[in-house]
Amino acid sequence: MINVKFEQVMSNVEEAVTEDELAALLDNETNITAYAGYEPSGKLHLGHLLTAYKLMDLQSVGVDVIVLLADLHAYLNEKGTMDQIRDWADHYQKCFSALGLAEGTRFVRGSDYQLEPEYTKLILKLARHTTLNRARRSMDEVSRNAEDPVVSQMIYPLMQTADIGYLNIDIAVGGIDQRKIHMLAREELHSMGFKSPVCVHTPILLGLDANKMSSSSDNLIAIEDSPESIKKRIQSAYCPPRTVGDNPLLQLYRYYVFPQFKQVELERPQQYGGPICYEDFSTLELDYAVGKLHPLDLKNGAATYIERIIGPIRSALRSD
RNA sequence: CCCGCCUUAACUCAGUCUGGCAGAGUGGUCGGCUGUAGACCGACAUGUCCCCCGUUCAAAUCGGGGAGGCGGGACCA
Repeated sequence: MINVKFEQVMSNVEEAVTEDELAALLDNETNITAYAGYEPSGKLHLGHLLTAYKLMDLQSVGVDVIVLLADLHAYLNEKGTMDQIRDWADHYQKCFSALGLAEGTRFVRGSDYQLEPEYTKLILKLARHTTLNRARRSMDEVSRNAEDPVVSQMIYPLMQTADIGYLNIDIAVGGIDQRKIHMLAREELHSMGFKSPVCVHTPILLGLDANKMSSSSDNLIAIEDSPESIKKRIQSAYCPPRTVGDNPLLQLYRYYVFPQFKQVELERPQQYGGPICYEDFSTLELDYAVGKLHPLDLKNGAATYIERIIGPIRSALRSD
């Protein structure tokens, strides 16, 4: 029984820190609160969806969820002016509502509480306890312009730590790029009398060109992309035959298609063997590894199923 | 506060001394080869030369002023 919950939360995650604490939490506690924070800047894309799915997994096992629209974090991390970020935050809230999070999801805007005196005091206290090197290293995977960091980017991890304490978070969800900040939070919050969060980290997926996913290199699928755009992007994605490592197409199946569909049917010309059906990712992966499944068939199927995932989100967004 | 260096295509940078069509590599787009992509081959496009003022027939280049970044020095009762 416990294992069912635990396995659900652990599915497709890179790591949980720690698994024992997570299991104990799910086993013994009620009124558990999990959160993920997002910098409102740039289009929402499949990468964001991965942590959103994890929040939904948590909701499905009875955990309360907070989505933090981290507007001040975005500002500190040089993502735009306050005005631009406010607009993005409005948009993000609509997008997340369209994703299908459970009723009762709490949306919180960072600026709603991060300017309160008590919060500020907590930041200063954290600043007093954190070395510059530690703060800087914690931002390595998170900040743009890694050389020439600004002081605001050193405040960022302190605020993220304070958020977890302030919002009384039990489970912090984020990509594995958040790891060092979360480890800082676990350490500092504990010594300041707050709960240390259990951290659940999702993988950071490759972009469609097998390089690091980034909106600037345009190698990702945004939730607002048109069906045509999705198809075109997937068509041009990197996909070496019989290769399962660092294959962005297989990632789409593993992290998006199979978690959402029990049965995956791939169309295929009769000439190459006709339609083929899979019920789990590992079977598909194996067929691909041995060359039983051609990259183009993989791509055509991915385009169909990714559109089936994104289509409803797109229309929910439009009807709003 | 003082001194030195840097700022040119999406990125990394040549070019500045000695003024004369705005350059290379990487990346990008298109095509060829593949039942996909990549690789490979071929073609194409890059632009506020950080900003302002001046000198000049002509300024990325010279002069003056400014902005941003980097490094050092000084200050430290």
